[in-house]
Amino acid sequence: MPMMRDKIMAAPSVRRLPAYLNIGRTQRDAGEPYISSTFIAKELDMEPIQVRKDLAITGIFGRPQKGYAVEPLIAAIERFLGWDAARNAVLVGAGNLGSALLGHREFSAHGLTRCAAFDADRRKTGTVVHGVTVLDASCMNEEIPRLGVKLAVLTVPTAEAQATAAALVNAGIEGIWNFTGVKLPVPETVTVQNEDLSSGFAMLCIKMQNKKGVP
Amino acid sequence: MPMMRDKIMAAPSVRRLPAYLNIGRTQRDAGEPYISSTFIAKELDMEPIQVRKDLAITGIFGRPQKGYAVEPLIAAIERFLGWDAARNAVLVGAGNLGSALLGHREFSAHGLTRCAAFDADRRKTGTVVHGVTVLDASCMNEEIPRLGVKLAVLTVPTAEAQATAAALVNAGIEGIWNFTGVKLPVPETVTVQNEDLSSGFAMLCIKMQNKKGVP
DNA sequence: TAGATTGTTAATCGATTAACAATC
DNA sequence: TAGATTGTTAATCGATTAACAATC
Repeated sequence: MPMMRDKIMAAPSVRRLPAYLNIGRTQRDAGEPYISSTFIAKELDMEPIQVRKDLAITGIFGRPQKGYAVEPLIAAIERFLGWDAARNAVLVGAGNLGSALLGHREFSAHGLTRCAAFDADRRKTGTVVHGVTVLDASCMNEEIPRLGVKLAVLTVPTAEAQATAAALVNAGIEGIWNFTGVKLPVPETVTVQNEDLSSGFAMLCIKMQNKKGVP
Repeated sequence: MPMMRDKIMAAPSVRRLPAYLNIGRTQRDAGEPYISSTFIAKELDMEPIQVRKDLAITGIFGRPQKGYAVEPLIAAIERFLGWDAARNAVLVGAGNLGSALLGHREFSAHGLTRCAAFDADRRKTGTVVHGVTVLDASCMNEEIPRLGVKLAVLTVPTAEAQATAAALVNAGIEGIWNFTGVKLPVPETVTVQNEDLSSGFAMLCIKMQNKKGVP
């Protein structure tokens, strides 16, 4: 009889799913009907067992000898992450990083649609960045509920981070993808994902040092 | 007698150091001479013991009752990460994300100076993005050795990632900060740090789902 | 001094890896 | 069928947390 799997969600596994999704899509575009954990592992320099463990949390089952059917694999990951339905997000802080994220194509592939952008700088408001009009930050409280958006990408300068987050919560935002490097004081009902680019750079620096030390 | 500490470098610890550095700098600017693990932990929603363990890898020693002297703390982290000396980097792929990273101020604070940018698109070459001139990608092999740059930030489209990486290695690049989401086939002597923004977005989605499930 | 905070050693926790029967 | 690949259970590994003596 088939086993019922009720996997616990491990954060590292969740973080690896997008990579599997990308490979799955590539295989689909190549016309491959199946994809094995061995193949995915090789692509990503991992162990097959880890790929299988990770994929298990999505609820998908593979087939011995063949691997995973590509279409169901893609569907399972997308569904598990909630990427099967487009979701709207506003971008707050249309600076360098902000405008880049507005135009980043990969996010559209993950069901993330940016429907508005806000900035406090009057020189920016009214301009159109990557097809999205930049509105004045003071309109957030009015526009966000009107648009029904629940997700915000926060890329304002450090000094404005906390106040902006408070304003977002006030406007009904339920999830904040935080690129500011500042801890946001939000109620428990609001989800915050902190993204810290410098931590990756720190890793790169350390790895390069280690490589030099042991030639 | 003082103990000699020869700490093993744990990746999660390294990734957290930049956050401690930021807090340290803020404290310095506020004129505080000391900073305790308790304080840092509170700022970041962590346990003090973890902060102390992390800081230990930099070789710094704190003082009972007082904590860590702020200046030495900053110096120790910067030195450990190699952020005490400015290091040049080239940016390859002056698209959305690329140009954003060119202008991202935080990186300058971490000793990362972008000295050149390359792009294959003739409409971009010759333009100046955030003070950096965009050169034609075909000049990489000539310009990179001339500049003596060892570090590259890779933000080209997926399809060009592998070929560009090969060209970078050929030009003498030793470290690649890879934002393409594509596994780069580089020799062992070259360090690659893969940066995957979608993994953070995946985490945000899952955390929001979980919150809805348990209201 | 008393008390807050440190660094170390030990215990716990969680993620990764290994082993292997089940499967098509 | 034989063999490649799966999912599960168990073992290992590494990171986090706890306990506590040492310190200023």
